[in-house]
Amino acid sequence: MTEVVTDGRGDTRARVERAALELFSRDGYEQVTSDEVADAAGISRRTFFRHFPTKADAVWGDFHAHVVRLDELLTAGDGDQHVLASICAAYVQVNDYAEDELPLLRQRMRLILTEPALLAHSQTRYADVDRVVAEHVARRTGAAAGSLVPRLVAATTRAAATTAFQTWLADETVSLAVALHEAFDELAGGFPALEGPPG
Amino acid sequence: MTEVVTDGRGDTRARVERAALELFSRDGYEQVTSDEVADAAGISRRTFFRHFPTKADAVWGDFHAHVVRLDELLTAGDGDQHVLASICAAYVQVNDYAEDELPLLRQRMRLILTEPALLAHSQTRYADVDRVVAEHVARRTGAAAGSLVPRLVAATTRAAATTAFQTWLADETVSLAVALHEAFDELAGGFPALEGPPG
DNA sequence: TTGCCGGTGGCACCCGGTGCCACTAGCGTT
DNA sequence: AACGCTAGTGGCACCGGGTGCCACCGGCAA
Repeated sequence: MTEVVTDGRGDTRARVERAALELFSRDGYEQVTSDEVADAAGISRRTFFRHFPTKADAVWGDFHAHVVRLDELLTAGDGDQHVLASICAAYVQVNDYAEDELPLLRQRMRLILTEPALLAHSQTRYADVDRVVAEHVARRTGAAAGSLVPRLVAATTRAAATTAFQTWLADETVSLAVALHEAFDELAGGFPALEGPPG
Repeated sequence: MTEVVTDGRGDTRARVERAALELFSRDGYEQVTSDEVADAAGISRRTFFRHFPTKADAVWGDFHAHVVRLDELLTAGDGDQHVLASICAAYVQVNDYAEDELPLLRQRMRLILTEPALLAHSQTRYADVDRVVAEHVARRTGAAAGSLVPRLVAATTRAAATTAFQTWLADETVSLAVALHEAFDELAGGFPALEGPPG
C-alpha cells in the first residue's frame, strides 16, 4: 500500500523525512510512532532506523553539512572583522535559504523548538556547532578552545541564534537575517535595550 | 535482600538518588539500567518510576525548589541594580552551596554536562529557568516576556551560567561564584576579552 | 553461472516508561 | 476487635524506541 512503486529518483531518505515532518506537525511528535512514519514512507521500521539513528533525527535534514559549512565560513572569514561579527555573518550565511525553502524550514524549526523531546535532542546536534564556534574563537584569540571565553562565546551566540529563530517563527514579517542581526547586536553591545527604554 | 529493613528516617527518594549518582558516575549513565538503580536502592523498578518520572530525573535532586528560589530572588531583588547584575546575583545565591555539599554537586553536574543523554534532558529542566528569568526581564523592561530581549537575556545568561559550571568543573581552584561572575562580566561588557589581547 | 555486496525486511530482544491490580501498613472510627 | 480509608509498594503486561542477527533480493563483475 501507499504505492511504493513510485519514485526511485528521490532518495528514500528525503521521502522519509518529508513523511516524518508532515506527520509530526499534524499529530505531534510523541503521538506518531516510528512504525507510522516508516509506513507512510513505504519502508519498514527496521529500514527507517538505518537511515536515521533516532526518530528525532528524521527532522534534521542534512544538518552535518550545515555544521561543515559553518566551519568553512568561519575559517575562511575576514580576519579584521570583530569576532562576534564574523560569527553572526557565518550564521546568517548558513541560514540563507531560498524563498521556497522557507516553509520547510519553518516546519522543521517549529517542531524542534516546540516539541520538548526534539528540543532536548537538539542539544545533541548543537554540540557540534558549539565546538566549531569555540575553535574559531580560540584561533582568533589564542585562548584554549576549552577555556572560558571560547566556550562562552560559542554558547551565548548559539543561544542568540536560537532566540532569533524563535522570534522569526513567531513573526512572519521579520526575515531570519534581520532577526539574527538584532540578537547579535544586543549581545555584542552588552544589551543596550536593558538601559531603561523609558528614561 | 539488600537489607531494606534499614533506614526509615532518610527518604527513599534521597537513597535512590545517591545510588543513581554513584552508579552513573562509576559505570556511565547509559550502561546502568533503571532496574540496577532500583535494586541498589532496595526498591522495585516500578517504585523507582513513582519517585522519578524519568531515569534522568534521578540526578537532579530538588531542582524545582531551586527554580522557585531563583524566582523569589529575582522578584525580591534590588530594582536599582542592572538587570544582568540582578540575574548574576540570583544565580550566585542559588548556587551558594556549603563546602561539604560541593562533592555531590560536582558529581551531579559532571554527569549532567558530560553524559549526552543527560545534557539533552537538561534542556527540559532549564526551560523553567529560562521562563522565570525572561519574566523577570519582562517586568524590568516592560517588554513582553515572549519578545526578543527577555528571551535573549534568559537564554544567554543561562548559557553563561552553564559555561561557568563547565570551567568550575574543569578547574578545582576557582569557586563557582567567581566563575559565574567572570562569565557574566564578559557577557555584560560585550566580551571585552575579544578586543585583541595581543595588540 | 558464480560470487560478492548494498539495501532491505523480519524477528527477537533489551530497556525506559505506564496502566492496572493486588497487597500491606498505618491510623482513625465505631 | 473489626471496619474502612489511604499512601506506598510490588508485580505484571503492555507500548514504543532502538539494536543485533539473519535471510533475502537486486545489481554487477569475473
